[in-house]
Parts: sequence; structure tokens; C-alpha cells
Amino acid sequence: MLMQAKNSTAKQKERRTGPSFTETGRRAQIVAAAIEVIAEAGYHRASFAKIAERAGLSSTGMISYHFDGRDDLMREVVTDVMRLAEGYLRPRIEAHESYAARLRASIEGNLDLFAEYPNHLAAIVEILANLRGGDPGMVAFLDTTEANLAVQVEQLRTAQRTGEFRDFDPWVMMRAIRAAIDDVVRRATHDPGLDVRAAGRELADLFDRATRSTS
Amino acid sequence: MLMQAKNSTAKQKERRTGPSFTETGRRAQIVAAAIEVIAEAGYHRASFAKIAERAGLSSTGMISYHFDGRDDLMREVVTDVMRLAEGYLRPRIEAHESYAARLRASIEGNLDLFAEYPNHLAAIVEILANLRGGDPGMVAFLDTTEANLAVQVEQLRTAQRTGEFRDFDPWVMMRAIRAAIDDVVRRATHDPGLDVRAAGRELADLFDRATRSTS
Amino acid sequence: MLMQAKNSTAKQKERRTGPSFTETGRRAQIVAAAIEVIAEAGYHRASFAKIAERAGLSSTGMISYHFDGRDDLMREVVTDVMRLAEGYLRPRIEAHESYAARLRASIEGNLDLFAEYPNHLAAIVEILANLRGGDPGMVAFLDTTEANLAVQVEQLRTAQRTGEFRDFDPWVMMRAIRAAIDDVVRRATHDPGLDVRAAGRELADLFDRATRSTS
Amino acid sequence: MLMQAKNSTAKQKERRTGPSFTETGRRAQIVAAAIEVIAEAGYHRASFAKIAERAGLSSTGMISYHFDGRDDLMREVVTDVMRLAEGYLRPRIEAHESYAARLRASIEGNLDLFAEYPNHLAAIVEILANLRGGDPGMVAFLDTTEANLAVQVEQLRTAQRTGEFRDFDPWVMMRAIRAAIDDVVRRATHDPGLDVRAAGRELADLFDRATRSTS
DNA sequence: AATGAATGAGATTTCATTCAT
DNA sequence: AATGAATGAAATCTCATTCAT
Repeated sequence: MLMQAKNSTAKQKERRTGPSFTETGRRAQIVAAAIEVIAEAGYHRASFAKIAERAGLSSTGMISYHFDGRDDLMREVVTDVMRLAEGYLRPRIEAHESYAARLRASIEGNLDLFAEYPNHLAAIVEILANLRGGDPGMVAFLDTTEANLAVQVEQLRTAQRTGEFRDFDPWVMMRAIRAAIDDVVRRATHDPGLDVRAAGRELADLFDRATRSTS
Repeated sequence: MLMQAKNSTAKQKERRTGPSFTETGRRAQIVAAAIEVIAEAGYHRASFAKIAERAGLSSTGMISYHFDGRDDLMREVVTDVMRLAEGYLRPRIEAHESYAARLRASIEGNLDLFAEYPNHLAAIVEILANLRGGDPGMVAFLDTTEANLAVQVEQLRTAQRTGEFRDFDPWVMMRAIRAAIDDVVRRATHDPGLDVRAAGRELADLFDRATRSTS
Repeated sequence: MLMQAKNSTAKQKERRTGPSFTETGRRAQIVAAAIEVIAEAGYHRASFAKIAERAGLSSTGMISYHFDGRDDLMREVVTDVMRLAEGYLRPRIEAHESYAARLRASIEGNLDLFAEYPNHLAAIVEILANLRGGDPGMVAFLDTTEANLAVQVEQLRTAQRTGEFRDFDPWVMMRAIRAAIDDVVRRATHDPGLDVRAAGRELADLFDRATRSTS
Repeated sequence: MLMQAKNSTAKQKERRTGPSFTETGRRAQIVAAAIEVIAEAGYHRASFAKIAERAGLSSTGMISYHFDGRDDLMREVVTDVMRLAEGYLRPRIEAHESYAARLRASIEGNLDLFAEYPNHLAAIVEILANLRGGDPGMVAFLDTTEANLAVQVEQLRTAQRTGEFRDFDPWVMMRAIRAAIDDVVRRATHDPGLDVRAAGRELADLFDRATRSTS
């Protein structure tokens, strides 16, 4: 899904003086429940009622209390997963020198990550796929995602400049890679039989051939 | 999105002896309105109220009158678009001999089609992305989509046997192609500045390198 | 259900010059369909849509055209069945001399009639059980039903005066009889295994003991 | 209507750990409002809107919040009334030794109960009369009613074995009794002038003659 | 902090009726 | 006479949010 996450945009409720341990714990608990529900039921079907039930809360009011609306909760889910992905992927990617190896590490790493945290990745894919520009409050969020992508596009461009990668439109390539990974995540979420790591290797091969310079 | 559509599963209201021209006309009008609304607002936000307003109807009851529920309308939308895509793509694909040329025609054709009928493709992508196996009545529909994909996978396999394409997992390849096209459709729907035909050519190049035999 | 029907309250639509053969035929056809649907689905579930479908009509508008609303249709159903019951029961009852024999003939006759025309009796029982005084236009109808009952009550009273029947409140007795018969009708409608003629004999015995003078 | 109620099938919302007093209070209030509305308007006309208005609620959503749909509310109404009837009738019936006296106590007791709680009995009669086997979730409910009836049938049978009652079909007798009582309830609901206690005595006399052994 | 209760909007569906053809 | 289309009301249910305790 993502090669890396840059910055956290989590916004604690600002009317409060500061987060207490309890509140932080509750927020995390709700986020965890939301991740499960979104992964299973999808973005739009993940109602506060289902999330509250999963979190063991007796009312949806508790969610509204801790989060400034649905968008705020979704933002927290995304940043949470991005933080996880960042920590998981960055060392695996930076362990390699060549851009080709880094690209492979990125693709395979994403699917390894999914194999370990299926709900987390499924949730973020669901959310990002359902964002609309019109949603006020989510626009800034789309920009963040776009910025993350831009970083990776820049890496593709650098690899092209060094001659390691051939000539292609790095934005189109990057989005094709992301779309392919997300598609595997989406399918695997509802088809437990799918071998995601094998699919990851196949995709890595595919995009290796598509990017690598022939010289 | 789709290389071709196989069969239409449109189901007229069966309590009638046959569809009248008038009814078909109204149905078509509602389907057209639904396509616009889905493309703009997304699958879940496309309420009967919005569709009725777009279709110039005074009440949502009219939609229930013409369609057997939301699923029935969505089915009609998908079969409608599939029919369109089939008619548009098949001649363009079959005009070519080699599998490589056919694959290119398929990818570029899908995005040319989108350039001409942006709402139609946006709608079908939205619908198919939001289907869940749990939706009763839509399951058979997912099967149709899967069957369409299988046909194309078989073509990839044939091209591998002839030696024109190299060795790769045809299912993973096919889904990567589809995911990449759908992603362009999704982005272009909310970013009018995106040059989809250029993206189509880029993707065709990309997957040409990924599939073509080196020999 | 009823020992006899006195007068028909059927009201043809008065804005028309007169009933044509076709209209009369259609009305009868709709009434027949309504009887079936009411018997199967119950009074409130017998929508115009279901009745039209059963009658082989393509739209509910046809029912509104022939009947001045739901109440009018129901009135026609009731008068139709009352006419049937009248023709069936009167000779069977009048074949007997004693009031006891007539009462027995009435009870057993009603259930014999049900055995032959299950839908007709089921329908009228359903309708009469669901009438509310508040329904405007049906009030006069309830009066008719009440008048029919009054005739039978008068017969009970006469039998008491002759000494054939003992002392009891004839209204309470009459309604208990009617309620018992209707109950058998209601149950038999959804339990095909019930032997209604046997139940009829049992009820006749029961009310014979309850009414007959001991002297 | 009922000689006794056997078991309560009330189902609190199960996602909760347990019912709070407040929730029980609101539920009870809604049930009370439902009883009034059903008694006045009938089963099918007792919409959530009317019930909410009667209960002083501003929206029907509140009813959906407290009950798992219409069936759940109706179930609660019936069990509530059955509980009331059970407490009222059992001591009155068990105060007597002979089966004849018990039968009389049952019949008169039901109508005394109606005289004190007219809406309660009217509501349960309305509901039970309008149940259809097809309603999923209510089937088990019909079974309960049937089981209650079976208990009473068994008592009739015992009285026959002891020689106190004469020979008759106990099921037909029991249902005739029930039907007669329910009929009085139905009529009295819309005719305030009817003397239900007198009717109860008449019915008790009637069925005493119908059941008692001549020896 | 947390809960149950309440709210009001919005969604789909069904219904009887009316209208134009 | 008949049909398909259209209408508007009403009904149930779900949802996110707010409130009082």
C-alpha cells in the first residue's frame, strides 16, 4: 500500500487540556476496533454502532466523545496504520542499496506486512479508496497521502537519473504499483486462501521488468 | 477496466409479460441518472433520492416501481456499462493479431472508452469496488466479473504458450492490469486535468515490458 | 360464519351510466382475486398490487378504476360471499322444523360451506374481524352485519318463547356461536389437516346442549 | 382470553450486559403506549409513529433503539400482558376445587380482568389474531400460545376422566371458549356500553351446560 | 469518563390513487 | 376499457450526534 508514512496528522481533541492515560487508552481501543470492523465490513458499513460493539462499549456516544466525528476517527485509523507501516517498512527498504532492490523490498514488504497485520492494511485501503474530495476535513488528508506518494515518485525519478531505471512516467508507474498492491490486499481480505507473499514476489518481478533499464 | 463483457444478466421485472418501450425508456433514464450520481458521489452516497432528482422524478418511489430494489438497479447499471464496453472494445481488440498488440489495445481502449464515457466507467468501477460477497443477489454478479477476468487470463496463458509472452502468473498479471486501469479511472474522475489517454499509453508500455518475451 | 345474508349493499360506481358486461366481468374477476388473496395473506396484507397480480391485471390502477377505493372492494367481497352463503344455507336451514335442528343445520352448514368454498369464508371472516368503527364508509356496513345477526338472535328468542330453548342471553349465545365458527374457519385456513366438518358436528353438539331446554 | 400464561419469552437487547432500570423503564413506557394504541387502532394501524407520539417520544427512532423491530415490541407486549393475566387468573382459578368451578373462574376471570385492564386484553387479542405463520420470529410465539392452550385442554381431559365433565372434543371446546371470550373483548373494546362481567357470567353458564356431566 | 437516552435526518420500500395515452 | 407511469404519504430502520446524569 505505502512505502512509508511521513508525518502524523493525528489531532487530539483540542478543547481538552491534554490526553489522560485513560483517554489515550480508550482512543486506541476504539481505533483498534474500528480497524477490525472496517476490514471486515468495509468503510461505509463500519458504523459507530458496530465499532462500539466491537470495542466492548455500551454506547456510540463514547466514540463521539473521544473523536470529533467520523472523519476524525478515520484519520486516526490511517495515521495509526501509517505509523505501523513506516516502522515496518523503512528498515526493510533501507537495508538495500540499489533502487531495484528497494522497490522489490517495498512491494514484498507491503504484502509481508499485510500477512502479519491483515486488518490494518485492509482498513487503510478501504478508507483511502472511499475518500472523496468533497468531504470537508478530509481534503488535507488526501494531500498527506499524495505527499507520501510524491516522495516515492521522487525516488523513482532519481533511479531514472542514475540510469538504473529506464524511462517511464514515474507517477503512472507509482500508482500502478500501489493499485496492484491494494488490489491484492482487497482480494486477500475476503479470500483467505490467497497466498499474498507469493503474489508479492510476482508483483515485484513484474514491476522489476517494467522499471529496470535494459542496458 | 474490462476487456470485454460476456453476457447480460439484465432482468426486467418478471411479473410483466414483456418490457414495453416506455418502461424500457424510463428504466434507461433512471440508469443514466444513476450512472451520473454514482460517478460523482460514489456508490454508497448514490441514494435513491439523488438519483430520482437527477432523473427528474418527484419521488424515490418511482425507482422502486421500476427496479426491484437497489441491487436490481445496480445490476442494470453494470450490465449496461458492460454492454457498452463490449461493443466498444471487442472490435478494437480483435483488429490485432499479436497478443501484445491486443493487450495494448485492451489497455488503451479502456482508457479511450473512459475518455468518451467517463461516468459510465467511473460508475462501474465504484460499484464493483464496493460489492461484498455478503450482499445477496449480487454474488452471481461477482461471479460474472470473475468469469470475464478468467477469459482474459486464458488469453494471457495462450500467449505464454505461443512464446509471445514470458513466464509469469497470469492471474496476478491480469489483476495488476485491471487494478492499474481502475486506479486511473478513479483518479481521473475527480481530477479533470489528468490525461487519461497518455496514462493509457504509459500503462500499455509498462505491461508490455512486463509481459513480452525477451527472446 | 353467517346463517344468512339479508340485503346486498353493493354499490356500483354511480358516476357511470350503467355497468357494461365487460365491467361487470372485470369487477367479478377482481373480487374473486381479492377473495383468494385475503384468504391467504389476510385483510391488511391484501394490497391492490397482490390482488391485481392474482387477477392477471398489469396495474393496480385498474382496481381503482373499477372500485371506489379499498372499502368499496371489500364491501363487494362481503356482499358476494353473503350472497353465496345465503343461497347455500337458507334451504338447508329451512328444511328443518325445530329450532334445535335449524341451529344445528346452521352451524354444520357454515362449516360445510367452508369445506366447499374455503377462500370465500376465510375472506369474509378476515374482513369482518378487521373492520373498525372509525373507517368512514364501513360503518353502514357494520350495521348490516349487525342486522343480520339480529335476525338470528330473534330466532333464538322465538325458540325460547316456544320453550324449545332454555333461558339465556340470546345475544351472548349468538356471538359465541359465531365466534366459534369463525375460529374454526381461521384455523382451518392455515391448517389444512383440520377436519372442519367434524368440528362442525362437535360445535353443533356443544351449542345444542347449551341451548336446549331440559324439560 | 387466556387462562394462564406459562413462560415469559421477553428478550432484552442482548448486546447489553444487562438491563438497567432506566432502560426497563423506557421499554415499559413504550410497551404501555403500544398497548393503548393497539387497543384503539388495531394491530396493523399501530404504527411506530402513533406509539411514539403516545409515549411522548419525538421520533420513531427511539422505539427502534429500544426494540429490535416491530416483532420484538409486539413480543414484549404479549409477554407483558401474559404476565399480568397469569398473576391475576391463577389464584382465582386455583381457589376452586371442582373443574366446573375452575372453568367458570377462568371465563369470568378473563372478563373481570378485561374490565380492569381493557387495553391490555384488547391488545393481546389483536396481536394474536393478526399473527401469520409466515412472520419469522413470531412463529415461536404462536407455539407458546398453543402450548398454553394445550395445558388447559389437558385440564378438560382430566375433568372428563374424573367423570365431572361429559364427553366432547376438548380441543374444539377449548377453542370455542377462547373464541367466545375474545369476541366479547373485541366488541367491548369499541362498545363501552357492553357489560362484560354480565357477558362473562352468561358465557360461564353456557359452557357449564356444554361441559358438565348429566349424571 | 462513561452511560443510556434522545434526537432528527435520511434511506428504502410499499401503498392507494391519479393521470395521460 | 385498459395500461404504464407517476405521485405523495407513510412506515420501518439506521445513523451520527448530543444531552443529562
